[in-house]
Amino acid sequence: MTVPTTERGARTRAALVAAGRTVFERDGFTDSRIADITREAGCATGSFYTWFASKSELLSVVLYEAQRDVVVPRLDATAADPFVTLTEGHRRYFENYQRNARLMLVLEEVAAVDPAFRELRRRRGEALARRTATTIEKMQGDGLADPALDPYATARALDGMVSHLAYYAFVLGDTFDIDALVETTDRIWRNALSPRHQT
Amino acid sequence: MTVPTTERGARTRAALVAAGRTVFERDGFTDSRIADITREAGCATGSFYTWFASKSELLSVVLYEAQRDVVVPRLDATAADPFVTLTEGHRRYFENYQRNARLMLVLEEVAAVDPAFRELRRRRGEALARRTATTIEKMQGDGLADPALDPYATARALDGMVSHLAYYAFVLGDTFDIDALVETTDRIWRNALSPRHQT
Amino acid sequence: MTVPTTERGARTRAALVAAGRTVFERDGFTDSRIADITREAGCATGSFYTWFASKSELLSVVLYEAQRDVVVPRLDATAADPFVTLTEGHRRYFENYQRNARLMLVLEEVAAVDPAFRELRRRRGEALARRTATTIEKMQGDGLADPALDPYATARALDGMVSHLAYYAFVLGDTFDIDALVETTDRIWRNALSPRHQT
Amino acid sequence: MTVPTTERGARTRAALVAAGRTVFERDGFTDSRIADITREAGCATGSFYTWFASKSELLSVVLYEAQRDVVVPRLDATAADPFVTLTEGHRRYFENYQRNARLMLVLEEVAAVDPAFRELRRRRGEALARRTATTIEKMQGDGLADPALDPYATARALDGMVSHLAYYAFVLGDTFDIDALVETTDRIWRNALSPRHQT
DNA sequence: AATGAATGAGTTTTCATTCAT
DNA sequence: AATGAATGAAAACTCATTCAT
Repeated sequence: MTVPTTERGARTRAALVAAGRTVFERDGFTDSRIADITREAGCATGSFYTWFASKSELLSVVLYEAQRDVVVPRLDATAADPFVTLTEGHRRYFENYQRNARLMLVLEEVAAVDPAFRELRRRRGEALARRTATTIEKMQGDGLADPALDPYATARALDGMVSHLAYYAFVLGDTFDIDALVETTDRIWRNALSPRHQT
Repeated sequence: MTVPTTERGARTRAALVAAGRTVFERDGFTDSRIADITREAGCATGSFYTWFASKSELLSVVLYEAQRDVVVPRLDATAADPFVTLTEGHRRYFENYQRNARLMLVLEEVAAVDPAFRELRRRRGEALARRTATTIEKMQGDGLADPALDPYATARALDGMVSHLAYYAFVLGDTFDIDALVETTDRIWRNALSPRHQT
Repeated sequence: MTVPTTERGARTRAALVAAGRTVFERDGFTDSRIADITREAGCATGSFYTWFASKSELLSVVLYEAQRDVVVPRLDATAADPFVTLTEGHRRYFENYQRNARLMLVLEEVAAVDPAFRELRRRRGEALARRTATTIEKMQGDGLADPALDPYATARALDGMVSHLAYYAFVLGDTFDIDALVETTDRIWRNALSPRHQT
Repeated sequence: MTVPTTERGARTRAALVAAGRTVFERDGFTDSRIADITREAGCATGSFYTWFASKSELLSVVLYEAQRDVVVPRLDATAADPFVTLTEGHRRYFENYQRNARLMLVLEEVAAVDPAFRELRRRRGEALARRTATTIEKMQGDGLADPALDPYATARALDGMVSHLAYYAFVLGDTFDIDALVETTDRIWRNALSPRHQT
């Protein structure tokens, strides 16, 4: 992961990152070749190693760049209705997932193959859930959420539900549209979290 | 996927399937070698091809055999409490997932790489969700489920939540135990499905 | 090249020879598999080696059987017109070649690969030419053939011309029909052999 | 069939072509190994595939280079004696065939195995015959050739005779020398083509 | 005799990475 | 920095032949 000094170097490196994304999306990680990437980038095979130590390293960079603009949905415990921001968040999440669907598949692939990527994913999931859990706790304190729920486990479950829906919809090609996804997600979050009167 | 005629053939084939599972679990799909499998099975490399056309084909068989004893959780719309069978179903599902965790990772891997496996997964998910959806509809008719929910989308979401939890817990190694998983899942399903008084 | 004792053995062996011809014609020698032949013959792989020591050996038998009904054209030095029998001989030769065209290609193949087959072919060609040469000599003695011709070399040349025409016509798929082939061959033999007045 | 950019690449590629010829001549096509060729060329196995996609492709190049200096015998319809150039042409043809005899055998081999090479051969034969046919026609017009002959078929037959003789002589190892071959060929062409007084 | 499975040496081909220029 | 060729260790797969039943 060498950092370019010259203008020319920066250009080559950028071309390789862009080409990497293109090729990874088209062929997946395992089935992509360094030679394909350099051809796509319009440079010589050898030049790849001027900037990256391996295919994995390039993938890391590609994924990192792609995830910079990912918005994670969040509850807003301070709002009158804590769910309003969530709805919008989910919509953005689904839209983003759709845009990056092929890349998500690649992520799935390397997560399955490489423990390091797996650990990364676990950490990300954990961090996200922890934040949601905190909000749930606060909502429980305010009587806005079912006190019987384990905040962290619930957060995990609800987060997972969303990413799973996105995977089925945009990677596996299930047909339902984003509006329907958002609506369902929204309602289930509300139902699941809201305090029950019966039970 | 040739079928053995003789006793001896059956033995060799079975040894290869068992060895396949062992090796796939240990090394993953991409990183496993036919030679490792035959060594594990105690036969010659060539014998592999007597029974299977490729590594993929062996994996199909291994996965098929592993999934034969998978129990899928189901709601029971006819019971007084439709959720009781579900709780037990989820427990069994998690236990099973834990037992087959490494194999599930392999499944994830090939689903990411091979469109055929992906399609298989989509179909399985769809079939499962369709069944759950039918039950939800019935429950809605009986006033036992929130009529505002789209039955199919909800089924998808809840199913997905469960498998996602299992993945994080047993593949990525999140720490919480099965009891906690079952409890959380159970409560979220109840909350999500039950008709709301407010709203 | 074991000889069958039992009725059953004879049947299997015959089936293998027939299957061999079919498969060799379809796939050529190098690209044919013992397994294909036994499948075609409806017997087990192992049974092949009960009757033949190798694929080459089977081919020898197949070729031998096919060449049993080959008629070689010959001049008749005792006839008023020595060429009349020749015309008919050439016709039969071409007809036969056409029937066995695929097999001739296989013969070409093994002759190119295997010195033993090459030697066989050389011998056959030599024997045939020698016979023709004898007739030419007699014709020269009777003033019916150009005395300037080297009988053996001429025989070789004319024989070769015929087989070459057959190869181009029926193996390579040149379009001209047998009548035309016979006519041309006939006329060239006559012209080539007949004594010249000028020269 | 990649084209080298650098001097070094050109050297390696040329070495492979030379080595290919050596090995093909020694072992034939089917019985030659890529590894033998690269060893002979003094480079690594992988380097073969930098320049050629397959063994077939290398053979094409080898044959193409070998055929560049092949001289085809031709009649000269404008000369007083149309056969004088032919005699010299045949001599050169035989000499050349003798020099390339092993390669001709390889050509025979691939023509027998590979339809693409067969088609190539057919085309070449056709083109050559067509040219000879044109000359024969002209000779017929000038009263120099037997008008009863079908020019194209005759051309085919006479050409075939020559190549067949060469094959028997230099590939199968028939003993007669080039002088004898030329003389016989020459005389037969003359006899065959010249207008007959009787008939 | 027939069967059908087992064997394993032998080859092609791929491709990440290195290297000389 | 870039280039483009060289490298050679894999790995999959084939198939004639052998062998136990």
